[in-house]
Amino acid sequence: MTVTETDTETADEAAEPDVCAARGLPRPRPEGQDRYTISEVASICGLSAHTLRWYERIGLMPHVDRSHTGQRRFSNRDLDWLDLVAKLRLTGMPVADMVRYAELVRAGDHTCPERHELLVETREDVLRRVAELQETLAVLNYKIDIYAAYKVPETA
Amino acid sequence: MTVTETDTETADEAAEPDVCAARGLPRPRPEGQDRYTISEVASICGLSAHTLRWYERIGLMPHVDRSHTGQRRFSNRDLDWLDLVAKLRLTGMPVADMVRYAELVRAGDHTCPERHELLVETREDVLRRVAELQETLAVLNYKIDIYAAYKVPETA
DNA sequence: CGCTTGCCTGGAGTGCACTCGAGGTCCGTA
DNA sequence: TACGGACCTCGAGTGCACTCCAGGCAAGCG
Repeated sequence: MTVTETDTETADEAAEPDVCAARGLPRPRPEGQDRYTISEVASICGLSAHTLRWYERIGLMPHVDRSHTGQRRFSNRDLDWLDLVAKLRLTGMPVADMVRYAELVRAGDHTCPERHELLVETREDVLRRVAELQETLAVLNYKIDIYAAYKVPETA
Repeated sequence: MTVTETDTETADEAAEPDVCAARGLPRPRPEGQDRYTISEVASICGLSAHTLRWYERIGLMPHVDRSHTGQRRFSNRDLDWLDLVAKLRLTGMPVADMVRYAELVRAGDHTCPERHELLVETREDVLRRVAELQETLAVLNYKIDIYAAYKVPETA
């Protein structure tokens, strides 16, 4: 299986409103660079090269550019996307749902309303999760207080 | 089987955890009862009977009482424990860690300091998770705002 | 008395999200 | 020209947390 070289050399642009950089997200990313090898990306975003390839295979990545020998060359745009994916993963969103979102992005601008809806639903989900966590926190605090009494008996 | 069909499991508040000893507590669960069959518990706490047996098998449940024919009879104390387990599960705590906590509880009062420590660590974890979620929320809000512009013009 | 229902056990199966291995290509340096 | 290293693909393997199944027992009912 030879890799067909440079069949798609420009990623379809303007499908995804470029976002991630706008929020001042702290991210050590080499500046002035726009072509990263897979291992560079792996160390930047904390995923393994295997996982990055797997993400691409399942359609969670837009088409990543390739070098003339078929090696992946990730762009800053790709890193932005991976940042978003990482955030969504933290919310517990299933990979399949993110693939769905990625498909919408690839499909073009006319899917924006749908994407909007999906993000809103996700936000609801995150809010619910935060609420759950707060509840758990209350329980945790309660129990910790109780156990504090069992701890080093500082009360004379 | 006389169990209400409403299995929406987020119903009860249950902000009344117990440490090593729990007495009968006023709860939205069937009162005046202290021996539940596995299917009753399943519908009360939203877990499947399979999962409840599995929890017991892996040591996540204290030893559940049995009827003279060998069927499980869960107590209110068991339900309290399951409430806690459910809360901890929501935090993403691995089952193995909860098993560890359960072992400490079984081991007796002298493990209280260790349990305290474990709970404090868990709380740290939850706080971190909440922070992550807040960050994700910020990104989500940002993107939702952007997409809102693409959406159906609601006002103008 | 047999049927149905609920529960029991041990073990196998499922779905998800990776994770790894084998075997191969390409490239820069010695 | 040989070699080490980074990368490639495809496919199999792993770990977790359930989830289900087969085969069987006990109780209540008609």
